[in-house]
Amino acid sequence: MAELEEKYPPRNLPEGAFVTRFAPSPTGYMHIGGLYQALIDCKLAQQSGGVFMLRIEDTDTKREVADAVKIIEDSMHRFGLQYNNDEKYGPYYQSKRKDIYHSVAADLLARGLAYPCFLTAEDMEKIRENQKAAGFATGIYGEFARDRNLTEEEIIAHLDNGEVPTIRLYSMGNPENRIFCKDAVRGSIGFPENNEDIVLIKSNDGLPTYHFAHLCDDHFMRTTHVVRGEEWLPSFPLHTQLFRMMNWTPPMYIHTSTIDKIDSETGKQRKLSKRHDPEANVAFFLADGWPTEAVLEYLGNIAASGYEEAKMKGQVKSIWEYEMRPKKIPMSGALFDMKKLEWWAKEFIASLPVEELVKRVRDWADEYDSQWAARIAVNPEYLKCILAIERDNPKRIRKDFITWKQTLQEVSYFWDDLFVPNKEYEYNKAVLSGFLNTFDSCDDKDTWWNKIVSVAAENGVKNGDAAMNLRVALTGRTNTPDLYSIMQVMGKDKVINRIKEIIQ
RNA sequence: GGUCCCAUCGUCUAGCGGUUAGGACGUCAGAUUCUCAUUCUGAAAACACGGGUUCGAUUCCCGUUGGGACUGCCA
Repeated sequence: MAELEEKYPPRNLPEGAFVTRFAPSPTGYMHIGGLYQALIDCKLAQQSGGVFMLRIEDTDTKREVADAVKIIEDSMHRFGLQYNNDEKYGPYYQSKRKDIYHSVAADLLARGLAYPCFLTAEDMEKIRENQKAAGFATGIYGEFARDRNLTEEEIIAHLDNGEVPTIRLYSMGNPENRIFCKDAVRGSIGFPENNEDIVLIKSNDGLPTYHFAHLCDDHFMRTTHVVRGEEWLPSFPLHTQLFRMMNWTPPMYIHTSTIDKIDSETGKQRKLSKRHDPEANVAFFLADGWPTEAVLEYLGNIAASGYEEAKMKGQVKSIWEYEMRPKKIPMSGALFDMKKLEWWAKEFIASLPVEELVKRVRDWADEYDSQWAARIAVNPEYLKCILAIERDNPKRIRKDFITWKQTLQEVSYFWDDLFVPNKEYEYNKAVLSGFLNTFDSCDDKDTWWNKIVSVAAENGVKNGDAAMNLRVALTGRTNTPDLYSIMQVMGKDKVINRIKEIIQ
């Protein structure tokens, strides 16, 4: 133990620096709730001059999924959540930290605070059934802890029999007593003491359970603040007791609320689920081309609700400049609000210079949509001109672009292979041909508009109707940005062809 | 069933004993514009309920109701 303390000494960090960690299990994809927690971790460390780590909790070999770690790391990079895994406090895979867990377990064993248990899965199943039938709390505790007081001879006999024990906690807790646990947002929470002899080291692979790994890792990694989901609240007393047993000071805990949605079938609020909700998966936002910054701002504003106001007032530029206060992190579950995310996304995209917008859109297409990528590659300048429409006046930038993907769909009519002529619209062909006769692509905007006005007058229609005929003929849509700009970008030939197509 | 967490406009929230209960998204109306988007103006919209404590409760305490989490050799 002393060796470990020496090997992983307290960090040499300024007063008030947060040492945090995001500790996901590599069981599939990255959950939006995980991203939320990781953001809080990262932010708290960043603003305090501390350290943010990424620790992989791969202690459940059964649920492990190939590539999961890669997905997690990739997500962290894409969202700009930079972690700093200093080798000194590693390794950062729990599967590689067996020595540490075993040393601590040996210490507990020696002090009579843990014991080898030879209960099989069937034994435990039976115990559980009996407990349920009798109305007792389930679990291995008190008189149900069969192997609590095994003699050395009995243990040897089991071992000789080829049985591999789990190492269980010899719980000293008494549910009659209350234990108070400190949470940074919720304050002191009282629980009955834990009396379960929970598993510390599993028998099948010698790896620790979450509870034990958390104890050892966050102590030796010198974590100061543990940000985790509120699903850990019930085991909070256990963790507090564990730290007391070791005589270690526990980290400060921040239990975050879940990110929920209303279930469309039951109408009830529930946590975003990997199985049913695509938006629970961070990859969904990437594939659909949501700006990562917007997602982060949306999430960040949930954790630090004053952010949006500070940003609107121009006091801060991004979430990284706004101070997040642990105490203000909300404790009730927030419904995921797509509309508000859209707003953040629109605002973000509107703030981008054209060059940057084009780059982002292209990057997305290159990765997720080869057809678009190919189309853009033919003439990147064309896309730039298209996206530059209604972007010259900073006060009047169009805000209908939400994602990179939707941006392209929004302007798809600029490409002939994607242009869908509107066959429903009742065109005024006289207006169209009247315009065509006087059309000159070199006209400036006023001249162009005056021509429309006179064509309208000649045909006895309103100016707006004349413009609408043109708009629909050229784009197939009734809603578009500035018509003049569109025609400028489309070019003379396309304009003439599309109008002729309608007239005939 | 047991333990624990939570409860302000539709949504996210500000509030930390005395406020016309503030903001944002969304919604609606009006103005501007060749349509849309933008921009600007305005409107509707909340303290779950019942007891206390107090001169005074959205705020503190208790209860009810509602929602959520946990109750695994999963995290």
